[in-house]
Order: sequence, then C-alpha cells, then structure tokens
Amino acid sequence: MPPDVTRIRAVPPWQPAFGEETPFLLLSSEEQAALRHLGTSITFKTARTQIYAHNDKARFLYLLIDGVIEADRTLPKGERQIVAFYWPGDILGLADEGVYVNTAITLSPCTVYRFPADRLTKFLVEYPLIQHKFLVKAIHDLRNTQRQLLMMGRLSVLRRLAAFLLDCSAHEGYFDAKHRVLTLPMTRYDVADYIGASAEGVTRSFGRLEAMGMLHRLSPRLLELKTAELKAFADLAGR
Amino acid sequence: MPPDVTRIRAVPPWQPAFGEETPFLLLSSEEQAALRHLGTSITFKTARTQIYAHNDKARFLYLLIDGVIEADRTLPKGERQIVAFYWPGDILGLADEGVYVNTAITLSPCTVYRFPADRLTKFLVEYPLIQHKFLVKAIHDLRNTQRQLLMMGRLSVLRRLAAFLLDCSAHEGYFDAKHRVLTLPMTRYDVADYIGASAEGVTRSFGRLEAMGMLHRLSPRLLELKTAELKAFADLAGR
DNA sequence: CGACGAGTTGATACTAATCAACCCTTGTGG
DNA sequence: CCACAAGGGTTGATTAGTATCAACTCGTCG
Repeated sequence: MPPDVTRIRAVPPWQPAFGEETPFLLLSSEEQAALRHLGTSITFKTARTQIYAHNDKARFLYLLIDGVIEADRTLPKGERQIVAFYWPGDILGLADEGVYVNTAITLSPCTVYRFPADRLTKFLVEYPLIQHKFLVKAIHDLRNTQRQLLMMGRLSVLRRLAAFLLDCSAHEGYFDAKHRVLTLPMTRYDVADYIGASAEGVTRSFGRLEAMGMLHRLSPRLLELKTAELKAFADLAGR
Repeated sequence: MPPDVTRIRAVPPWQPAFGEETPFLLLSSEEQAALRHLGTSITFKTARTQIYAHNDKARFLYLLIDGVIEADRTLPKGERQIVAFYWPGDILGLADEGVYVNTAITLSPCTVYRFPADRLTKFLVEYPLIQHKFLVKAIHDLRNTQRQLLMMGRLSVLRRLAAFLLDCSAHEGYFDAKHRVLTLPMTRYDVADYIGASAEGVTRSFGRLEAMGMLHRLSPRLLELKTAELKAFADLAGR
C-alpha cells in the first residue's frame, strides 16, 4: 500500500477499457504535489475512532490512504444503516450544504489525507484534470451505490451476503488470492447494517453458505472463499 | 418548465446554503451556449420509449429538460429494480467503461439534451466551471442514492412509500402545492420496483396510508397528500 | 480469573411476497 | 357504436423469509 496520495480507486464511465488493468486512477507527480500542498496527512491509530459525525460542519474532504472506514446514518428510532465501506483510494466526507450527511468511523488503524472544504471548489476549478478525476470517482461511487440498491431491493439476505463477500475480495490487502482467504475488517453487526439484515441473520447466512460449500469459516473473520461458486450464486447479471 | 439547457437539479455539498432558494444550479448564458454547441436537443413523443439499454455502448450523456424517465436494472432471474427516477434538470446515462449500466425508459413525453460521450472529457476539462456543476450534480445524486439505500435497508414498505411520495412532491409540475395534489407519472409496478416491494404491496400500503388519514386517493395516480403527517411518519431524521 | 463484546443457536412472531381471482378503464376493430 | 382485449389496479388467502427475543458460548484483554 503506498503511504501517500498516489491513486484514487475508480473505473471511468466513458472510454472503453483503455488497456489499463488497475481499478485505480493514477495521479501524476504534479497532481500529487498540488494535492499534498492543499491537504495534510492524518493518522488514526485505533479502530472505532469517529472521523466526523452526521450534521457536523463539513470542514474536510478525505482521501483514504490506508485502512478501512465505515459511513453510516442512524434513524431517530435507532436503526443504523451503513451506506458505505471505504477502502484505500476511496474518497469520503459526503456533505449537503456544508454539513456531513453520514457518520464515519474507522474499522482499523487508518491514514488519510484531508483537504479543507472551503478551498476545494477554487482548487478543483484551477486544476481541471484533478477535478475530472474527482468527477470520475463520484460517478464510480454512484454506480456502486446503485448496485447496492439493486441488491437490497431484489436479493435475499443470503445472496446479498455472497455478493458482499465478493466485493470485499476485490480489495487486495484483505484478500489473499493465492489461498482464497478473505480477512473481514468488520463485525457481524457491521455487515448486517450494511446489507440490511440482522446480525443473527448474517451468522445464519454464513452457516448456510458454508453448508452449500461456497466458503469455509477458518474463524468468524477469516473466510476461505469459493469465488466462482459464489459469483454464480449471487448472480448479479450482465455485470 | 424552461424548454432549454438552463439549469441542473442539484444542491451543492459545500458552502452552507448561500442565500439561494432553488434546488437548481443555474447555468450562465456562456455555459448554456457552450453546452448547446456540444449537444443537441431530442424529443421522445410517447411514454414507455427506451432511450438506451443496459450494455449498450454509451454514446451519449443526457440532460433531461422536460418529462420523467426511469432507469432500471434487471437480474437474470427477471427481477427488476428501478434505481432512479429522473425529473427535469437531472442528468442520466450512467456508464461503466463505455457501457450503460442501466436501461432508461420514458414515463411521459420527454425532451432531453444529449452530449456525445467521446467529446465530454475534453469539453469538461476545457470548461472547469461546467465540470464543477457536473461534479456537484454527481455528488447530489450519490447522496440521494445513499438515502434511498437507507430507506431500503431500514424502513418498512409503508414508510418507504410515504418517503417516496414526499420525494415526488418536491417536483413542481407534478405537485400542486395549493391543493396538495400529487400526479404520479408512474404505475404501481414502477413504484414497487423502485421501493423494493410488490405491486400488490404498494396498493395495500396506499390503502393503509389512506386509512391512517395521511392521504386521499382521488384516482390511482392522483393523490391528495397530508405532507406534514407523512413527513412525521416516514421520519427520515436528522435533517 | 472474571468480564465484556462478538458470535452463535433456538423458538416465535410478523412483514410482505406470491398466487389467484376479479374489477375498472381505455383503446381498437368489427 | 358496441364488444372485446389488454393493461393497470385491487382484494383475499396462503406461505416464506427474516426479524426479534432470549439464552448461551467463545475468545480476548485487563
């Protein structure tokens, strides 16, 4: 994992697969310099640290360099929905009229780069190529959130979990492709609040997937995945 | 409704409510001229016309000027999920590596402006202020899709429907604020596929909301809303 | 060693999908 | 002009998927 501002996790909407293989937008050294000048690096040493809260004044936009972060919204009646997990290369700090719409909490030690929101518009207009990467990233996230919506609306808990595990396995550093072993950085409760289920339901679904031979639980957070079978089962179609 | 490229429906993420009241980004006359030069106006005369399909080559990005459009994805097993309804001022044509990820279909006669995707990146980089409006729009849509996700994950069908009706009532031209009458441009099936329910479930929920005195059905598509009560019931919290 | 949070398992209840039948409106062709 | 078809909409009976509640285990850390 590069310990600096070098890449943004996104695949572009236009231009059909331009030879590149990584799902990352790479920043030129000039762009990196400009961003380093605008922002500063921050480290959160422990898991379960709050980075910002729903309704806080949105002072910063964050680029996650290393670690995993969760963003959730909680209803008055207490139910929590995790609307996104952020992995290295992701951007977080979604706001509405100067106020964060979610609460963000680390799930592991994290290092981030943060940029002052009040200087962001001017900066992006001055660096149209960087702004374009931010636009591509926003579109990427929009696409993924729509996909998540599709899963929530039309898939059973079992299939949602299968699809979720596959999503996690896309992040190198958490999935050992050689041995097919996924290290989950989040709890059952987190998974449940993300896929719209109860923690008990998630446990039961793990059990059923294991019984179906699609994975093997080495420990609650260590899973050996049969990716091909899971893919066929989750069946998120077309792509 | 202005019959031209004058505004984009979005509220910005940063700058705390800068005096403006409309939920639209207004385009300067230079910006309008540039966009008119890049794109062309198209009219779809009938409802249920397909604009593009999932997996088609993404040749265009669309700005909806007038009418309502639905974007959906369908799983191999046949279940359809509508991931967005588009209203005047919205942008559609979400793609992934040059391929549309959804299928878009008109729900009424529509006029759109369409821009060639292959010239878009160059254009946006040349007009950073327009690009910034596109970025703000993408962030706006991301926020709304996350909100939809929250509803799907944590609300009952009844509350999802209440929240949906309130969303619809935000679009002047479809909601007569004076008499509190909403004109739904979509069928029960469309509503169901959007809020993640069955058509029968939607009908029943309409019945229950009416029994609770939160609305009155003048006809299946004409609803007199008690907005305050609906808001209190749906209870999307915080803000 | 004890405590606490994460994880698991079982019993029960409930939300909402499914299946089936039917009504109502609209548009079309004989 | 009327009959009929077709699609949207509604209603009822049944069933399936999951949440909820409760109890209990496991593992880790002070």
